[in-house]
Amino acid sequence: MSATIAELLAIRLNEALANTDFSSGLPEGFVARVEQAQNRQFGDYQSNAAMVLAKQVKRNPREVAAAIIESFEGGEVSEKPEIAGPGFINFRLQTGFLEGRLGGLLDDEEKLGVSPSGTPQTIVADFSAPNVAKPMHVGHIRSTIIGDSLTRIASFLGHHVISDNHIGDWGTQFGMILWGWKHLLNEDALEADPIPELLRIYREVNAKTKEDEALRDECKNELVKLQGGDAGNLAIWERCIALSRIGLQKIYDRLDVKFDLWLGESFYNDRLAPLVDSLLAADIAEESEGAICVFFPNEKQLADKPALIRKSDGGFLYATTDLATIDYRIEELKADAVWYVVGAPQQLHFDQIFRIAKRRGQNAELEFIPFGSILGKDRKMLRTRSGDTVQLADVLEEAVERALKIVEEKNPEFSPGEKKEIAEIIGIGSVKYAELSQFRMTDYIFDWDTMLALKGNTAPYLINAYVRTRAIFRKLGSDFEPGGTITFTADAEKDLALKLAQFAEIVPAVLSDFRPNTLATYLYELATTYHRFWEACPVLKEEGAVRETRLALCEVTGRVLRCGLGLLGIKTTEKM
RNA sequence: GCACUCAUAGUAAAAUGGAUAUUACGUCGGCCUCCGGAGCCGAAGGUCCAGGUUCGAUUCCUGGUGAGUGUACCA
Repeated sequence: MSATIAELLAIRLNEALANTDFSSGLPEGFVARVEQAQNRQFGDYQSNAAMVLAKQVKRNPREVAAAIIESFEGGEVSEKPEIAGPGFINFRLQTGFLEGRLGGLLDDEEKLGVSPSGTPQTIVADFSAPNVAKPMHVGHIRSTIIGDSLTRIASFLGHHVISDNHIGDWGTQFGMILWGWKHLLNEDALEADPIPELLRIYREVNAKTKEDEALRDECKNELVKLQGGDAGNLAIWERCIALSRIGLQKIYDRLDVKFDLWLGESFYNDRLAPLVDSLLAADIAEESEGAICVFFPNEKQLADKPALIRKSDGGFLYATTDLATIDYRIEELKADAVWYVVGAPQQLHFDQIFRIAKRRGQNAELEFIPFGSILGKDRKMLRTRSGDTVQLADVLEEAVERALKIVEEKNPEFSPGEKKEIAEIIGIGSVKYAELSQFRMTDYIFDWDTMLALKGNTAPYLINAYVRTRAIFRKLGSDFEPGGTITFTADAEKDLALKLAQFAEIVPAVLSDFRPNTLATYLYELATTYHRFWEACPVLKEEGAVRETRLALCEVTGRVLRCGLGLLGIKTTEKM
C-alpha cells in the first residue's frame, strides 16, 4: 500500500482546485491539505483550504468551498464532501473504500500500511548515556525510553539507525572512585554485587571531600595520573567500566533496549587536542583568560555566553568531547542526522556546539530532543547528589511486583512461570507507557501510583485490548484465515476500520517533532474503538461474511496493537 | 542581569492556527441468561492576566504574573 487516505483525498482535492474558475489566482505553490477530522460528527477527514484561500481569491470561504466541491471527484474513495461552519470541507469515506483498505491491511502483515520514508537517512541516536560507576536513577528513564522508541520508529520507517550509548566513562568522578577503590574498597562486596559497592565508595569519598581539602587534591591527583596513562589507575578504570557495564546491561535487558555502539567519552580522548588546534587554526576558537573559547558575537542570545573547549590548565571539557563526537559520527559513521535525547537543562550546551558545527561547514541535521524533569514531591529536581534518589532498577522491580500481585488476583489458575512472565510484560510496559504517553517536555512529579497505575489510559488497558483480539481466535480454535469476504454492516466496524487505516498516517508523524505520545494516544484510541466494537458486534455468534469481516477486524486490530506497542518498546502477551 | 522551558477541571495529562477544548484518576449513576468486567454507557467540573496578528488563538507575537532550568574553566 502506498498513499494514505489523507494523501488520496488531498490529491483529489488539489485536482478539484485546479479546475475551479479561480485556479489562476492561487498563490504560488499552494497545496491544499487534508487532515483527520477533529471531531467525527463532522466526517472522517476535513480540509480548511477554502478558508485559507478566501482572502487570496477575494471571495467568501463558503463560496470557495462550494466551487471546489463542484469539481471534486470522490470516485471510490469519498462521498460528496459537505461544507460546514465557516467553510470547512468535510469528507466521508465510501464504505466500499474502507472495506478495501482493511483488505489491504490484511495483506501487509509487516508494515500495516506504513510506507517507508521517501528520504531514508543514516541516523545516529544518542540516548541514555549514564555515568559509569553510578547506578541509573529514575531520571535516566526518560532519555532511555524516549530514545529507544524513536529509534524503533525510525528503523520501522526504513532509516538506517545507529544507537550509540555515549556513556560518561572519563569524567572528574573517576578521581574520587580511584581514591575510594584504593582506600575503601570491600572486594567481597564488589564480587557479590559491584554496582552498590561502587556507589558506596563514590558516596563516601564524595562526602569526605566536602570537608577535607587535602583529600580533594589527592583525588585530583589520581585523575591526573589516570589521564596521564598510569598503568595501575588505567587497570582499575578498565575493571570499573567492565563491572559497570554488566550492571547497566541487566537494566537494558530488562527494558529490552539495545545499543549498536557504546562509544563513551574516553573513546574520543586522543581526538580532543587536534580538534582544538584545528578550531584555533580556522579562527573559530580563540584564547581568553588563559582558556580556549568559542564566542558567538553575531548571535544575540549567545553574545555573552562563550563555549569553553580547553581549560587554562590544558584540560578538555564537555563541549570538546561532544564536538569530537560530532566529527566521528559524521565522518566515520556517515550520519545524515544525529539525534540527542537529553534533558532540557542542556539546551545552551547543544545550542553552542551545533552552531560551532555549522560554522565548521558540517551540515548533518543535528537535533536536540529535550525532555522535562522528573520532580520530587517538593517540585524540585530529583538529583543524584541529594542522596535519596530513586534507582531505576528499584522502579522496575516495584513495577513488576505490583503487576504480579494483580495477575495473581485475576488469574490464580496460571502457572507461576506464566504469572511471572506476564507480570514482567505488564510492569515494564506500564513504566514505559507512563513515560511515552505524555509530551516529553512536560515536567512531572514522580509518583509510584502514577507510574505504575494499572487502570485507565495505561499499558495494561492496551495490552488487554490485544489479549481480547487473541481470545477470539483461542475460542475459535484456529488462527485467522485470509480470503474471507469483507462487508461492513455496523458503524462500529467502519469506525474501527478507519482507525486501523490511520496507523499509516500516525507513525511517520511521530518523527516530525519527535513525539511518541502521539502514537501512544492513537493506540489508546484504537483500543477504545476496539472495545466499543467488541461490545456492539458479536463475532463468533455470526455466520458467513459478517463473521469473516469481524474476524478480519480482530486480526488487524491485534496486529496493529502489537506492532504499535512494539514501536513504543512495549511487549504484548497472549493472555493476562 | 541575560537566555531557555513551562502555565489547561480537585489531581495528572492531550490538543504541532480550526468547528461545541479531548482523556484518565477521583466523585456520582447505570450495564454480565452475551466471544475475557484489567471492559462498556452516562453525569458534574476548564485554557494565569492584558493587549495584538488572523475569517478563526490553548496554540503565533508583545507586555505582565508565577514556577523551573541554564549562564568561563563539572559532565
